[in-house]
Amino acid sequence: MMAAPLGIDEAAELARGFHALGDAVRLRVLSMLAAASAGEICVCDFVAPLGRTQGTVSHHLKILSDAGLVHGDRRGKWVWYSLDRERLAALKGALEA
Amino acid sequence: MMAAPLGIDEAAELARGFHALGDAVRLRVLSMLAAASAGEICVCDFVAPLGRTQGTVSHHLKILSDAGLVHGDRRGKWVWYSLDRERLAALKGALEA
DNA sequence: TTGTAACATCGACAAACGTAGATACGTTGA
DNA sequence: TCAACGTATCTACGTTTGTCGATGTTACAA
Repeated sequence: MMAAPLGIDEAAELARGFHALGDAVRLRVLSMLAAASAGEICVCDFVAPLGRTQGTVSHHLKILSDAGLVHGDRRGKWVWYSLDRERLAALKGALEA
Repeated sequence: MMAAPLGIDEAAELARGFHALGDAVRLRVLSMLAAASAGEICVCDFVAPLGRTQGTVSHHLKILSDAGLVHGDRRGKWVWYSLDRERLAALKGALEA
């Protein structure tokens, strides 16, 4: 981002991404996914570590999903979430000074 | 961040930084500073480009300052703000996948 | 079909946010 | 001393947010 002044729309788009990162619960979700050996985690396995109700966890996963940072894959009764590393790298690239 | 699951306090600290980035006006402030040839910009020169009142601009600058992303330097009647590139790099580093 | 488990969505509420306008503070110059 | 300017702070208000509890929804099994 930091090469030339951001336009209004450009800034709004980036802000959506960073806004999704601006919550401790969601950052922990992302870090859990990044560290997961299988590369994906079932919703039910987020609830206890995060100390939030299932509804709240689902809420945060939706925000991350809407921001393009994670993707959910339904397999049977379970939904497995994984990290979108490209989207994360894009936000990281926006912080180039 | 993305090597091991974040602890609660660690996540909260990072979230404060990203939260400051999660607003279009503040991202435009940072990009203006990053692109400024002098490396700093007077508060009065933010108001018109951002299309916000002086009070609102001051409010956003305080949020960025509290997050450690910018620093203000009073010289006479004017306050010049500059980017804290180290803090920005730290947040960028937290996005390492 | 019925029941159960996993997940998403809804309703409600207090807290935080972005904004404008008014006011207070600090500096400069007359 | 006083007036004007640049900036910060305060007040107020509508909107958004994070959270829980309850209710839907979907998939599987008996």
